[in-house]
Order: sequence, then C-alpha cells, then structure tokens
Amino acid sequence: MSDIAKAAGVSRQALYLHFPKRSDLLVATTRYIDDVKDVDARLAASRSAKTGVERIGAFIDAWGNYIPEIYGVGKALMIMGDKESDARIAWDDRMRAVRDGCHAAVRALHRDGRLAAEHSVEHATDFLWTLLSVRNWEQLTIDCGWSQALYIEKTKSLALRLLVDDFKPTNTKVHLARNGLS
Amino acid sequence: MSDIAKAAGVSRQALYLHFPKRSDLLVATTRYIDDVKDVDARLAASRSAKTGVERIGAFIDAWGNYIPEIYGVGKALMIMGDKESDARIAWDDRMRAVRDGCHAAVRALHRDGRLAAEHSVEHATDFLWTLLSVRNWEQLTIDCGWSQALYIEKTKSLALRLLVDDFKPTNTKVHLARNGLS
DNA sequence: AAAGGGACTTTACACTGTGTCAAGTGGAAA
DNA sequence: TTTCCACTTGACACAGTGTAAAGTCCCTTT
Repeated sequence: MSDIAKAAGVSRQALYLHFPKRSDLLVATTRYIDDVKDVDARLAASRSAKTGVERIGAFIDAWGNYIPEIYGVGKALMIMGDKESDARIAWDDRMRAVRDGCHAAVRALHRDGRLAAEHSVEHATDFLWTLLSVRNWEQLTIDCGWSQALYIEKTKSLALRLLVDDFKPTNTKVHLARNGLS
Repeated sequence: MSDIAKAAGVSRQALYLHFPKRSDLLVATTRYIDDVKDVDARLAASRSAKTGVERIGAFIDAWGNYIPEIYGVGKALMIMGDKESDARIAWDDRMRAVRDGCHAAVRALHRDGRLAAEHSVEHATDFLWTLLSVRNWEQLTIDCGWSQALYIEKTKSLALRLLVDDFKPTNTKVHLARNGLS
C-alpha cells in the first residue's frame, strides 16, 4: 500500500480513504482493466460473428487474451484467500462468464451444423472450458518458454481440430511427409 | 511459522533452527510428497507400459494426479516470488520432468505407429503439455465444480482422441443419436 | 562422576506491512 | 466568512518474519 501510494503521489492515508481494504484496490483494478481492454465489446463482437467457427475463434481470442491480463488479480485474490470479498465475487462472475461464453460459442457451432459428430453441446463445452480454464500463466512461460500469444494460437488450433469436423486434416499424406513420419 | 510450530508441538525457534527460511519448509514439503506419493515409481510404471497408448494413459494418470497434489507448493512459491530458492529450483525441475515425460510418451506412440497422422512428435508433445500444464486447481473446482479426478478423466480422453488416430469415433451415427444431434 | 555438546526452551528485539485514529491544512463552494 | 471536503502529517496497535542471547535437559565421551 505504501509503494502504491508513493507511486500515485499521494499519502498512504489518502489511499486508505478511497480503498479501505487492499482488496478494494483489486476490485477497482478489475474494473479498470475491463474499461481499458474493452473486453465486453470484444466478446460482443465474437457473439455477432456470422458463423459458428468464426465465433468460436473470436471467443478464444477475446478470452484467451483477457484472462492472462487479469491473471494477476486472480492470483492476488488467491494469495489473500478472501472468499467473500467484492473482488472475489467480481472474479467469480467473470469466470462464470467464460463458461457461459463457451456454451454460447459451442451452441453456435451446433446451429451451423459444424460441431463434430462425436460431441454433444455439453461435451464440447466441457472440452473448450478445459482448454481455456485459467492457467498458471507465469509458470507456463517459465516452464516451456511459450508466449501468451503462442499458447492462445495452440489452444485455438486445438479447439478447432477437436470440435469442428472439417478442421480435421483432409490430406493425410501431406502431413505425413511434412512431419517426416514417412 | 508460529502456527506450524504450534501444530508440530515445538517452539517457533526450534522450527527456525531446522528451517531458517520459510521456503526451506517448502523444499522439505516437496520431498515429503515425493516420498509418500512415490510418483517416480508410478512414472517408471508408465514408462514400462507395453504400448504407446497404455503409456500415454499411465503418464497422464501419474502426472495428472501428482501435479494437483503439489500445486500448493507451487502456489506458495509463486506467492513468495522466490526465484532462486532451492524450493523453486526443485519445482522447476519437476515441471521440466513433465515436459520430458510428455515427449517420451508421445515418442512411444510414434514408435507404435499409433500417433495420429497429422501430428509431428513435437506438435503432439506440445498439445499434451498444453493439456497437462499446471492449472489453477482451486479455481477450476470453484468455477465449474469439476473434481480433480473428473478433470484428469477429461484430459485423458481428450488427449487420446486428439493424438491417436484410432481413438477417433468409428461410428458417427451412434454418437449423433446418443447426443440428440438428430 | 564430570565435562561437553547438541537439541530444545523462553524471552526479547528489530523490522516490515496493514489498518486505525486524531489533529491540522488549504482550497472551493455556500 | 464560514463550512465542507480531500488531503496531509504523525502516531499507534497488531501480526508476521527472522535474529539473538541465555538457560535447560539429556546423552555421550572421557
């Protein structure tokens, strides 16, 4: 709190005046990120995409890029173990929104008749959520050197291959040759 | 530290005598979990599985069940931001071991000729690592109510469907009917 | 038996961080 | 001019980490 106050150029007490608890700063932070990143607009864009495939891609992009952005807040909440705070409630709402978004994106695929035959809507939603669910982003970068962008890329290609019938490779021989699998 | 000392029935200073820093307690904890869970033995078992498919399944079981177990340690390290401590180094080694294990399991699939045609070994390893990489387990449970076991189950089925050619559904009509997709 | 040493104890202290309290200041609006 | 509000300084309570000093107990060595 001292450091933040110093960085903001106000006294520590002025900070406590506006944010009585440290967690109140977190709530404000999530709202600030929401404003700056305009994630709701990007999600709306993903909702208005024409085809299910576009929609699912846009959804993964929007959330995949947003979640690491707010990961620090989730981590802070985790550290503080603050189960009932406004910040925690706001966070949990966000996460519920991801699940709902998964469901909507998959339903769009289903309406288009592009959902791979082996998946029910719920099954596919589960899988998509599995792919998108909040990761330990810092650790991911440290462990395997993947950038956030690369991870999103991989997730997207994985999701499309998995969920959409016609994203499965059409020309096996090309792939075999390219990957040196004889 | 006070609480731990109290729980252990020793004085706070006795604790500091054996573990001068809090992170030293973490190192000891990872070692304790290693001993109790005998994860290396389970990984060795996965390495000695006959077929690539068995091997990849055993690997996901072994690691998928172990990682959430030690997640608290990783979380503690993250909280402490302790980049050079013994505990952090031990943790990073563990994570490197997962990646190596992924690679070995996928190579076994490849040797058996069961790796799906569209994947190179590296590509498949990346995907498997994506699925297994350390998650925010607490958040996962809070967000979607999945147990750890259910998550492992989903990951395993996802990996097999994705990586192994003949795990892809053979009878599309059965799946369509079962999932009410007309 | 005496001496030494190691593991542990109590007590005390320094330092950092959160959150509270009280009294004072300076400017803008009524 | 007065009043209000945001903000200031300074002090304090409290909890947690880590250090330091001195004493106790018990076991082993001589």
